Amino acid sequence: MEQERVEVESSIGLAIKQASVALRGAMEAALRPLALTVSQYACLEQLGQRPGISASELARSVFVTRQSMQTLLQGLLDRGLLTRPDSPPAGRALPAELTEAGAALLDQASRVVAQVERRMLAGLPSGHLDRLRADLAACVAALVDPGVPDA
Amino acid sequence: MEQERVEVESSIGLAIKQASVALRGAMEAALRPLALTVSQYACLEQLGQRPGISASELARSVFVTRQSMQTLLQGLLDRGLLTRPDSPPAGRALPAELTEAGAALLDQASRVVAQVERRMLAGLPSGHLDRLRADLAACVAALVDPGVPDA
DNA sequence: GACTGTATGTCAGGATGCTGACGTGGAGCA
DNA sequence: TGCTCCACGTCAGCATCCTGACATACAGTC
Repeated sequence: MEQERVEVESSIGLAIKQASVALRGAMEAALRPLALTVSQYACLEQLGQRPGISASELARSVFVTRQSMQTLLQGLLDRGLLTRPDSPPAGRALPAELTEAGAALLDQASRVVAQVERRMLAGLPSGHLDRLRADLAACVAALVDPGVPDA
Repeated sequence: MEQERVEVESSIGLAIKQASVALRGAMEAALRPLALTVSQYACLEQLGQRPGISASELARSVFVTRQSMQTLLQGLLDRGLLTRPDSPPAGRALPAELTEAGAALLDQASRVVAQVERRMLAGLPSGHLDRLRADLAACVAALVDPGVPDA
């Protein structure tokens, strides 16, 4: 069987990367006034929706290693945006929760990010939203099929 | 006007990020036997299609800074995959070109990457391919609208 | 009770990519 | 000619995230 090479013009992979880079850039710019990186925002968002989860669990949600998450959490901790108990209530996991300040900042950040998303989707016919999400999900499912390491 | 917050379950941004991470991971794994990173492959692919372009131009094509591209090119240069003149033929740009070895490796890499793309698209109805690309392109266009810095 | 497996937090080191700044070469214009 | 503006290559410093390794705590089995 003859194997085809990549055609740059029609590569879906390139299109995904472009979208990802553009989105990340737009989010960084939007979050800069709040002194938050995209990773930090993602962290707060997850923490807002699933209070009390461990750093490792958080890391998996945000697609970074738990080592990176420790550094990330420390920064948010120093700013008083979240709290962690000094000693683990059970096992080794230290459940993190947003402080009042953290929840307030998350609220601002979430609105800013939602605005970016709306701007991105403005160029898209409204009906295409669900199908785009479905198509992307199908791609992810096909890729992670053989199982994800350390997740 | 009441501004909405992000809903994690329905966020297109998250879907794009997931797809991007999954794709990058799959490509890294596929390219590892060839001792190429995703960035290096992207660099070779561009160079194969546009021989003689400068490092700065290459950097823009691959979404990295020209500083990073210099490091990247040096690695490929040391492996004899491409050539650059010692002195600029005009202006300051040093046009890069693939060597025979570079072209051969690119050929292998391109097939491997195409295979990953096919695997990704296997879970997608065939007709959805073009519309997915179109939708992503529309998103990118809407985001980069105010102009891209240093590009 | 002892052992194994899994999950978490943590430390050390390195790879990668970025921002900022500088010098140089060419194009455009008065 | 002299000046300005821009693009390219390059150096230095820094941030981020990674891999690898280790100790600890719980659940399961025997």
